[in-house]
Amino acid sequence: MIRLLLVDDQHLIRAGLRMLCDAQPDIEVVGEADNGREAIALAARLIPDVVVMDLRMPGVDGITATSRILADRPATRVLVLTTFGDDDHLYPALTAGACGFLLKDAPPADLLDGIRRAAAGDSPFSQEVLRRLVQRAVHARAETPPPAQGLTAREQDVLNLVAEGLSNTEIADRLHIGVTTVKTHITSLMTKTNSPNRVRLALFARGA
Amino acid sequence: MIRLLLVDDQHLIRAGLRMLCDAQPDIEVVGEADNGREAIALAARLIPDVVVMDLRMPGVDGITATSRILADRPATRVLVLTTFGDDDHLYPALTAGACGFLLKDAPPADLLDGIRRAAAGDSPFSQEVLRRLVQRAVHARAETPPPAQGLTAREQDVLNLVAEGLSNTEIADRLHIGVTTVKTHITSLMTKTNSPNRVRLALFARGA
DNA sequence: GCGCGCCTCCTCCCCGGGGAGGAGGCGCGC
DNA sequence: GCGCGCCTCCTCCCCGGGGAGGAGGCGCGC
Repeated sequence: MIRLLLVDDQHLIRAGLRMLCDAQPDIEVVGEADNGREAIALAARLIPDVVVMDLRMPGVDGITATSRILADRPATRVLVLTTFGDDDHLYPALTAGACGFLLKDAPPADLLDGIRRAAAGDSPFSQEVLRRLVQRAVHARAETPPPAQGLTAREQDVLNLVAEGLSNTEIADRLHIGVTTVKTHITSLMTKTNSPNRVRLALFARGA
Repeated sequence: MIRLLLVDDQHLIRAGLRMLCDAQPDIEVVGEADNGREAIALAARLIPDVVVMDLRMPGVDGITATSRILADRPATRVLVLTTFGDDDHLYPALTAGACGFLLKDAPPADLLDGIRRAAAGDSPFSQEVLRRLVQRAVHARAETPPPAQGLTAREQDVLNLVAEGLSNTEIADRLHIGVTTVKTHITSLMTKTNSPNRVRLALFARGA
């Protein structure tokens, strides 16, 4: 049973969502809030599995409520449900820790699917939003730095991630190799590029 | 009925996928290919709705096959299914036009779900992959750097030297202060600029 | 078959980086 | 005189970064 907290300042929307969810055997709406302040308080008291969170609300908004709720209980799945899918809503929400982002014009079946996937640890996004996320990620990837020479392919991989400011552990995870292997590559990179420390290595990678 | 083309060089995997899909009332496997060249030919002849595409294959690889198939029929949904989820597989696949990206260690139910969602116009991604995509998109968005406000004069001095790649001892010598003092400033800088490590701090200083 | 480079991972070891939690001196505005 | 922010430096502590010196597996060219 998924314990759900609904947060939206429009009563009608809460009512619709509640009716929809109450008809599901695996979802239980444990509370409703019509602003961020109340959402924070209710989340602390009711400990829901999933919070369906509106963004634009009077007083404390959904972004603030999201980060506060997650600061308190990081395991909570906050699923944003909003009318506005533009970047200025999307990215603050993701930075605040929202696990997914759905638009209110989605069909009811998608909402329910999203709630279930959020509860299962997945990250549901509306198609339109996901497309933009992927586009931006691909675009950002394309901007990654020009190569240096004399480095092996793997060393170049590691170097790029050092240049992004990742730790050895993060690099290991990203490349699916061991931390010791990362260290080996970095030792080799530092001698090859004549860098006395990691920051210099990062600067080298960026052509600085 | 979803018309599906399976592309994978490992016979065993094709067999497993076929068995899985044949058991579904709404999916029909219309063909199989064990390399990219054959995939391109079969896609042109069979006009599948969805292509489940492996990446590493002898001869023509999955990336090339994906872009060729989509150049021919853009409406085709190419869903990558691979063992390797790292960036060097992911981004080329997305650039080539893949609509989704699943890892082979996913449970069978997720595979079927992914095929159905791909057919429906959605973009299925493995959680791990999606997390990275979102991270990178958020990170790219953050390129518009949050203002560096609130630094004291001395913190700014230290920050400039960190950005040049100096060690704490070198910074201390340069500014004629103790190493512990340098550490104090750096700790303060890292919290103020929200940097998890020294490289990120240096990048922050450089507006990267 | 052999050597070679690359990639992977290992142990042993140590220092520098960084967090937590202080304290004292100074100049400033009120 | 008092509070305050800044700069300075301290201890205690620990982990991550990085050096030294290995090893095995793999694919490649010869």
